[in-house]
Amino acid sequence: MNGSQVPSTTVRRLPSYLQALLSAQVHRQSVVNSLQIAEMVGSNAAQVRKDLSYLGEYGTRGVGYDVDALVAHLIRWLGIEEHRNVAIVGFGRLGSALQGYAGFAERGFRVVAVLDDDPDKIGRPFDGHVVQAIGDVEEIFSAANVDIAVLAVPAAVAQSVTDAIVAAGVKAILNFAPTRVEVPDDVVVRHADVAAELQVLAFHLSSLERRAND
Amino acid sequence: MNGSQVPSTTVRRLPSYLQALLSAQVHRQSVVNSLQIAEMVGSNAAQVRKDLSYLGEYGTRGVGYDVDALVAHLIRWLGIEEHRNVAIVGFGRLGSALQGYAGFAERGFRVVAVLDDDPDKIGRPFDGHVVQAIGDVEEIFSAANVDIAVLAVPAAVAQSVTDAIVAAGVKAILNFAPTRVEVPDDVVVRHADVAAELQVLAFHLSSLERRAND
DNA sequence: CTTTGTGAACAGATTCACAGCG
DNA sequence: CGCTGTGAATCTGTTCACAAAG
Repeated sequence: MNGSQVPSTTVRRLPSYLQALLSAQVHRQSVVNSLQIAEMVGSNAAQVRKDLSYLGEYGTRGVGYDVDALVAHLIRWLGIEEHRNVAIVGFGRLGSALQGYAGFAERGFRVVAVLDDDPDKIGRPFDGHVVQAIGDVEEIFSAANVDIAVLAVPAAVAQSVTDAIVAAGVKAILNFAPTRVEVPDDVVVRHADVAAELQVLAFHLSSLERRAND
Repeated sequence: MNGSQVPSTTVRRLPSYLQALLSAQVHRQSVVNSLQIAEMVGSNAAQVRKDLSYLGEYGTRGVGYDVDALVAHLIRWLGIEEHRNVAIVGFGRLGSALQGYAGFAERGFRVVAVLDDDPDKIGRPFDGHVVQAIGDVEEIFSAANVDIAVLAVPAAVAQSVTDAIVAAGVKAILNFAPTRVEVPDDVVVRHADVAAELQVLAFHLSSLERRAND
């Protein structure tokens, strides 16, 4: 009774397949097989074929996958045929770094709004827009048609800001705050905690060290 | 034949347990049970107990887990009893945002070096240090005793910079570039691709939209 | 009586291996 | 023939349910 028939592990890999195919496109390759894709993303051929088969039958037996066609299919599945509108909530160091990241456009996203609650930051210009007040989130989000909110605020206010974002109707949130946020069932949240990633790496380092001290 | 006996899924959850316990500490709670931890991190009691049991028997039956003791154990397992030394490689927007992130210290990390290859950036001061040349990575890393490198450079140079980092002896890399980097078996890499996270969210949005159009 | 720690059952994801198709 | 697509086998992770411990 899984809502989607595509396993979540597969979904997490789709972006890397798209990246690999785009780079094949740049190299003027018109067809790739599952093994070539696998090598590009660091996986194996069976995994790639199984993953792609969840989306449909896009390959040709004996040949492989047409690069342009598969790119188009992946873009459709990821729902980025049209650019998705992203709002950055929190214009601190991280928020402003994300706002200025040039790579979003070519990955299917457009930053259409930046919000903060600091009066000193509100009104500050970026790319022909200005930073707006978090208090006005509802009007801002519906005017700008925001699909995804990127949460780059301090942990202490993450939940209350999330509540406001959710009330404004956003269904997808990327949370950079080092804390869990509670949302209704129909809202998807992904967590991007840099320090947690470093801690996972630190665990591996200390495993190595433990093994060395035998 | 798994090197470590702790499942990788468990390792990824350990940072959230630590965060939950630290917040319990702040609330002056001296004991927590598995259900309370589960609620704080958005999991379930059985999962929490199983995960913690991989590390040892740190609970008391009929009571729960001593918060201070478990915090200490988690910190040991994560290998952050002493701060880990982090180098930021690439002093663009993201690199400088990460360099200035105040939260690292309390999560067990210290930024001990920042590197870039742009002559305009080399020599620029930060926190009493200065940005150094990527070309000098070997000397810089051994002098500063770097444990983890955070890669915040453009995709085009990610592999060559990685090769230099690895040659300098680093065994753990957090890669923000939207491309895979190849490393020897004894080096751990984690990938933090913001646009890929957004694409996963976009997939969920388009699933919702597909379901709505039935 | 409560809550851990853990085998056993279950669910989900990966890999194998080959039938099916171009 | 070569490579995809996919059932079946395997492996990994999660959940259940209860004996063991305080």
